[in-house]
Amino acid sequence: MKELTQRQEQILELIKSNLELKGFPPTRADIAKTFGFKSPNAAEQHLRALEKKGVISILSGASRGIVLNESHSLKNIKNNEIPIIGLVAAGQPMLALEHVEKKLNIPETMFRDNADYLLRVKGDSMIDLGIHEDDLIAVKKEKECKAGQVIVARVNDEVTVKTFSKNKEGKIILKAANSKYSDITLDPKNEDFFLEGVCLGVIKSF
Amino acid sequence: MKELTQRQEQILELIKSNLELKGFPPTRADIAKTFGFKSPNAAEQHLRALEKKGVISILSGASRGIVLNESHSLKNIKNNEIPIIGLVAAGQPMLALEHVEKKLNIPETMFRDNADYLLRVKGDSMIDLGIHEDDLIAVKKEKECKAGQVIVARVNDEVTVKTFSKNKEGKIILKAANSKYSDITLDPKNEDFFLEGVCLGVIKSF
DNA sequence: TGTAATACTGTAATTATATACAGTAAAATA
DNA sequence: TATTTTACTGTATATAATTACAGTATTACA
Repeated sequence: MKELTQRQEQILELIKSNLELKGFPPTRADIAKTFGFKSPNAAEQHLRALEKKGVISILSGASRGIVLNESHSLKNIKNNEIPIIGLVAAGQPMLALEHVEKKLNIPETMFRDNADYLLRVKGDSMIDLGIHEDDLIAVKKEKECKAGQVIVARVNDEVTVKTFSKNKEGKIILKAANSKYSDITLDPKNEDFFLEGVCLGVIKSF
Repeated sequence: MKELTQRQEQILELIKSNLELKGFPPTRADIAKTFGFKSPNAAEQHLRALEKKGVISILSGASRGIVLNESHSLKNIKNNEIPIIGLVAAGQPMLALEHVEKKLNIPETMFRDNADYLLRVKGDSMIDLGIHEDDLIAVKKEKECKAGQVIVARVNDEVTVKTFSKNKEGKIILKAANSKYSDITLDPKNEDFFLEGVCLGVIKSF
């Protein structure tokens, strides 16, 4: 399913909230009025776009004949609980039960991809990217990553969060986002480097 | 509430099943067809009777404007969807539907308190706290706040995110978390200051 | 650089729908 | 027994709503 534009997302939200509040879908005129469109056809075309992208169905000829398709239906709120991982001691696997602080139900659409776990950050090596101590980073397990991505990796059995890149000789360079720390250069053949996952985002609490 | 006749019970059931199966209420013609009435007015009058007995409401002028009253309502889906608010133009209310990008189902335990909405950050005034452009801040509507808290406020109708404090004379001081910006001092009596809410946390996507 | 997709305005026709009015008839209720 | 309620038929009409057609302008994309 293609991604929705911001406007399409808004239209979809309006349909949902109309269903929730009033009990039935909006008309084209309702939509146009809400967003200030001067033509009901603007709404019509947004609906067609949503239908094309598979999020709604339009029942031809029926007034208010807008049906939310399965995944977007109000009824199914998916349970997507992922663990919050605290401090991981050297040599221990990431998802060992002992490290799980609690679980959080993270909506799939919160980050660009579905996260596998949340890792509580220790240290200040990534503050220039807005990642501070005790923040949670959303991590997706991956076997590969691209230059510039924020990753979670094991280096000699220690879990670390850094920005990934490679130099001309094919060596891995791990950069901290903090001028206090200098780069780590690793030879993937000799050194003990293991990619735990890619960082999708950050959750920060005040 | 008076008791329903058998026929009225049937009509009510039809409305419910129509809502469940199709997602919206039936028309008078739909009802008439289902029961074999030769006039839509038969359905109309049953609806009037149901309204009189308090089990439904009829929204005059709206097609399919049949609303089930509380006790007969179908849905009890408790989700915690909160809207993502994009750019809010000066003078406009925060939660106007037009600003809603989409909604996210945020678990109540994600932040220290339940957020009312997520606001997409514009500008770099809070980068020292790890809040960057396009991050989402989780906001709880509050009427009061404490010194040191990150708040969302209106200053002369513009929405702004700052750290809140007061000086000895009781004036409000809004601090940016960025040395580029200097403090804003406001006299709460004269200036147009309105507290939209308190920032509970940040969601950041890479 | 051309093409598709997005995001609308504007008009208008057709159909869908609500709803008023005028009846008939049986059953329930005061 | 008179009256209201229930349960319809039948007709008609205003308006609610869908939806086609003809445009314009901008942005995304290949």
